[in-house]
Amino acid sequence: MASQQLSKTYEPQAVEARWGPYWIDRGYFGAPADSTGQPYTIVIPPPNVTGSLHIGHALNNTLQDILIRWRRMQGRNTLWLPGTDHAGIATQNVVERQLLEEGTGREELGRDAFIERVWAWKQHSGNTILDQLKRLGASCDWARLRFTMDEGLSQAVREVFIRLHREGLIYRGHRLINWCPRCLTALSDVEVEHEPVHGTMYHVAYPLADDDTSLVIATTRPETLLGDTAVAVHPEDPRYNRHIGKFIKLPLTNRTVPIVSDGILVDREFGTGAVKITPAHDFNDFEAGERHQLPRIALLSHQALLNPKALRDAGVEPDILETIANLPAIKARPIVVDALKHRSLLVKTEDHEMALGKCYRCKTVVEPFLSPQWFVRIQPLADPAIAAVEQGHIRIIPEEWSNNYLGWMRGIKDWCISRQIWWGHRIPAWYCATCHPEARRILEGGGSHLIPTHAEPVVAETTPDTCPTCGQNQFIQDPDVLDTWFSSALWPFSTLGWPANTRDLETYYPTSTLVTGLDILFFWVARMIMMGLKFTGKPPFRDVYIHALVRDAEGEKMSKSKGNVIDPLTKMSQYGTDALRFTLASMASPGRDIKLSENRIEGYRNFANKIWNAARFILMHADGPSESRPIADKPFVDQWILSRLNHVTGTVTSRLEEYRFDQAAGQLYQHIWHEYCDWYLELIKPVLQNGDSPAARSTRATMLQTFEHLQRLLHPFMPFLTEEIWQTMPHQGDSLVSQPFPVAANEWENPEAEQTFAIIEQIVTTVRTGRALLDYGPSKALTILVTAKDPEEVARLNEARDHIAHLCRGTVSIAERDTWPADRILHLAVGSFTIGITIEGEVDLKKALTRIEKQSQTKQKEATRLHGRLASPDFAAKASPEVIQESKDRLALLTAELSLFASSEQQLRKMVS
RNA sequence: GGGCGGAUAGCUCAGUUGGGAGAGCAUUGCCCUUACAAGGCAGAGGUCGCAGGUUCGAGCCCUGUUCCGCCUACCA
Repeated sequence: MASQQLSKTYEPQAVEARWGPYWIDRGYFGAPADSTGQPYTIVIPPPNVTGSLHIGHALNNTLQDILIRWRRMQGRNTLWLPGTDHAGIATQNVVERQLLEEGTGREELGRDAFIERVWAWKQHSGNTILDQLKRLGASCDWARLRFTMDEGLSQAVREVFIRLHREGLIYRGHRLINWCPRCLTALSDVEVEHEPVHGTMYHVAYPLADDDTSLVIATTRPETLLGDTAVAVHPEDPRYNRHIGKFIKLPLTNRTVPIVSDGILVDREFGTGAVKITPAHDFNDFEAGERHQLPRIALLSHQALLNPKALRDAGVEPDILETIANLPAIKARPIVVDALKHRSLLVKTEDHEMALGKCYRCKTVVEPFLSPQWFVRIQPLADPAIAAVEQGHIRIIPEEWSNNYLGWMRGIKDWCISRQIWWGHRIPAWYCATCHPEARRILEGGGSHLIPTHAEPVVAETTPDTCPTCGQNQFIQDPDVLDTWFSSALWPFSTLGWPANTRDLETYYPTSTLVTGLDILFFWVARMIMMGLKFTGKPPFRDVYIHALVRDAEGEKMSKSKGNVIDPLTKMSQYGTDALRFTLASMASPGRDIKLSENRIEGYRNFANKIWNAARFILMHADGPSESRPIADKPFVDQWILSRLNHVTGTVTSRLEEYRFDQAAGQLYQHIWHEYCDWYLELIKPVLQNGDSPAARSTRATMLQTFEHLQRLLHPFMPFLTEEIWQTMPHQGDSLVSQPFPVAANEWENPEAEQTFAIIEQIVTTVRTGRALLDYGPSKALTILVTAKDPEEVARLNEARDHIAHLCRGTVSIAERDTWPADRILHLAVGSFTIGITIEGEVDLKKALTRIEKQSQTKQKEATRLHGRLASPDFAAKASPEVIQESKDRLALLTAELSLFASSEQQLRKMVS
């Protein structure tokens, strides 16, 4: 029947093109609103709208899809909610690059036009990654697609902002923050990537104001000394503490600055033990400055250029000032160093390893920058989030990452949430133009972005009508937008309709599992937990499954600049989506990075093809009459495969429950290829040829039943292939997507059948080995003689006999040893059996002899070891009885085999000579 | 600086309470056996990073050490 339609090899492209749209168009992925099943929810980690599917996405979404398809088939009320993230800085950068190519820029366009332009870009290009996810087979409820800047989600953002502000958990502060001089915005601590660099440590002599000696300080940024407002020494440092309270003459300036005592900042062991304090350009110094009430001198502009006005205010000598004004700090450094050298103030320089902070979006070196920003007071939010994990309300899997999370949360600092960019959620704060002239200047287009913190805004959902202070009605909205991760933090509930108390929220929240990479544990996961607990009173998810980072075959992080990116879409076209999915699932071992190698994908492509051909075989033989009957009445092969299937079903299910995708996939691979195809399908071939026999009718039914069962088990991993096969099978029912996931049927368990199979397997393998070592071609006639003493064994052998004969291509005869021919026979050991293989015609016996000798030696070694162990009194006294018995049994077996080898060797020698 | 992870076959990796070292790919020999040569069958290949320790017994537990990777951090 259908067999003619199936091509000889699996052709994934056509299959994927067929079923991808089919599933979506017929609504198979939609969350069933009226389902009574227990809900199972996953919210997708929203990819950036600017994104294109990379291998990390492929892994992340494959794992989510496996979970979702599996739970859906289990009958759970399943929702996988998809969406994208507006990705403030990243997206703005993309559009700005476009504008640059067009010879314009965002400033020229103006804010409103620019934002319009970004929306247009999103409309046009923002769906790329969604289409790619669909190609991957992601079974999201696409009708519920969300975007972090949707009206609903934006309302959630405003609501959260206002409530946090009302509670004093959001505040403005004039602080040192991380500033990207290229993106021209503040960054949060986690948005700074630290990179080790080879720097230089400069030892600079600072002359004391009241005598001729000097204090030597060590610094890696000598140019910032122009902004020093103190020098610190340790209070208990005998070298320096007599200077505390005195002043030094700051080199290259006309200023004197005090020497202060600071036990926190100063590490006596490091550098010279004397530290310059530059509160406006270093986080430690900022804090030290607060402790000592020091002035802050900010030398740099927002583009990190030395500001002439600031330099003048800092008292920098005019000739120096002139040479460094408007230079980037890094360019000014050699000039400053040179000047110091000329005045013999540079004591020495030495190499110094240090970490440099870079912008995670554009890799520009970030500057500590003094500016007014919005912050979230994080401690009150972090405490419950720590407790939720500590008390097990949220499980982090693998558990080892919990410490990572807890450690970070315990040392967490306030979160800078304002960004000086345009694309994002505008901060819902309004400044009265009358009360705050700075705001008016912005309104009129002449002011800086940064409104000083003493200006008190009105925080509200919409523009206020009148100013509570002066009663005027002209307002300017805060120009900043929120950190992208602020809206992402609300994702699990904002996507379900919060702050409205929707039915979705009630049904699907808290979500079940969050699947994500370690790289956004702090960016995203931690913040979702904090916000979820704060605003819904519940943890946003039960389990957090953290998967590995995908690296290239050399273990390097993939990046465009390195050119080592493995493009999942290319691999999907090359090998099929299912092959890629299966590879990723197989390699998803916990706590380990994935080094993706192409030959693994190829191997699983072959696996898909194997299954495909098994399907062809089965369809080819599914024509005849079939008949289902009680298990007890089924032929042995049926009983055996059902027993194995029961086992693998249970294992796959429990491995999935433990998020062991690798082991679940491995079980399926092993079972389908080696047990099902290599043994079961081979075993039933002769049965099926006997077309209309009762055994054939039963086996035909079992064959179809088990194969369908396997398609259902495998479907979450390889949805396209299994659907294609499913649709070709002769059965009722629509898409495999909505079929029930198999449940282990323990009545299938059958130790008897498994034991009989073990006999078949052992004897067949041994005979084949015998053939191979005699170079005795597979089609040459062969008689296999087997002895068995135990009546139970004889019974089993009789049951196994035809199968053995078929798989060995020989005749099997059960006979006592003394009835065997004396000559031209190879003796082999198989567990408790002895078999003999008759040899006809000319064969290379020497080769066989060598092989047997070698095997004999290996066994002898093991026997000696076991013997020694059993002879040890300590072992007898201390090992458990089971272990002792095991060793004894093993040794007995080895001894029997060895004696057989000996007799085989003897026989062969006789024949050779 | 702190924390974590890794080192097992040529390559990529499993190895679940300590008790006969595994898989996939690659490789060797034989086989076009009527589902599959992207296949079948049978092999070869490892002193489990190094050094100690605990134990009757260690890939697994402990200590130290080397190399690699990641996270984190204010050492100027």
